[in-house]
Amino acid sequence: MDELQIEKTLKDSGLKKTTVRIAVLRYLSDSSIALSQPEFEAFFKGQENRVTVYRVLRDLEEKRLIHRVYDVEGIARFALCRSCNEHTHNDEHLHFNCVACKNVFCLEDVNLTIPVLPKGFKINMIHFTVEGICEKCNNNN
Amino acid sequence: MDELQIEKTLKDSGLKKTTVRIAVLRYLSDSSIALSQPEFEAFFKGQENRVTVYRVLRDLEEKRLIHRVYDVEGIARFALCRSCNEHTHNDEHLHFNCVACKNVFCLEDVNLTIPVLPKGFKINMIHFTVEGICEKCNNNN
DNA sequence: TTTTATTTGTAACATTGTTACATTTGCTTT
DNA sequence: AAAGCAAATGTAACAATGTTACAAATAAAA
Repeated sequence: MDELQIEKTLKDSGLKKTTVRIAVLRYLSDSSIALSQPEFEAFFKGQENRVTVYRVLRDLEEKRLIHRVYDVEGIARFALCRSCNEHTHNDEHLHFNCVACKNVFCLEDVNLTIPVLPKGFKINMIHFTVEGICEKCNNNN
Repeated sequence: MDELQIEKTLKDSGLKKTTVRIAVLRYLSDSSIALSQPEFEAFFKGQENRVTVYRVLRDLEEKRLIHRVYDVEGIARFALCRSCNEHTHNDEHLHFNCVACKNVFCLEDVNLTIPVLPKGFKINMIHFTVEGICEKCNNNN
């Protein structure tokens, strides 16, 4: 996303256009992987307040501009909702967690089969993560 | 599991038969849901040391007597590996996380379809969790 | 019974995340 | 352009979860 798109995204969501929000969205937009709190911390190098970053992430998630995924080690990671728009919200894509580089990728184009549950269980949402070796790490060995 | 089975399980795994390990295994064995650290804490009411419980859980997981699942809020929960034996290890069942009671159920009998990934991605393990309303909470509304 | 490696308890620490409150900032209205 | 106000931020303090180092206790083998 360019600067204008980011600003429009914020405006449309009803959130004010602030330095930290723009910075967080730009960082997520420029990243092809889901980012964790330590990565934000390192990226902002104390320029942006830790508490504020938590709040910005919480607010952006509430407005569904980003989504949160816990990786296989239980670490919260955040990614832009790229395939979402005002009509459809698609968090329910597969996440791939590489055991080598630890990165989490959103595989939005992978087809998923919704499992058939025993009687009485009602599904709201699915959280499917696959653990393995990503393309890059696979080629580097 | 009864006392004898628990002791045999520990012996077979090469772990010494200690008070805390037996207590943790009994608690997990008696539970139909995956248990979190605060639940262990409350259950043991300071009788067993917090650090020791963490270590016991870590060791039991390493020996694959129990497995860990992060729920949709990122909280680590532990469950007995009921359908595992010396020949097959089956952590790769569906977990159901109820948004009402917050409980996590192991649905070992639900059939899962392994997704087809883009070229280059190698699968080690799957982590599939479904979020929704469980049978009990569904009937209580 | 003695020995020894394993396990445990204690204390200290690191990380992640939240809350309360005062200050600042973005945006609307005049 | 300035004023006013709600929203957002920074700071400090706290809570929860998890780890590490080291000394003491204990299970199991000799």
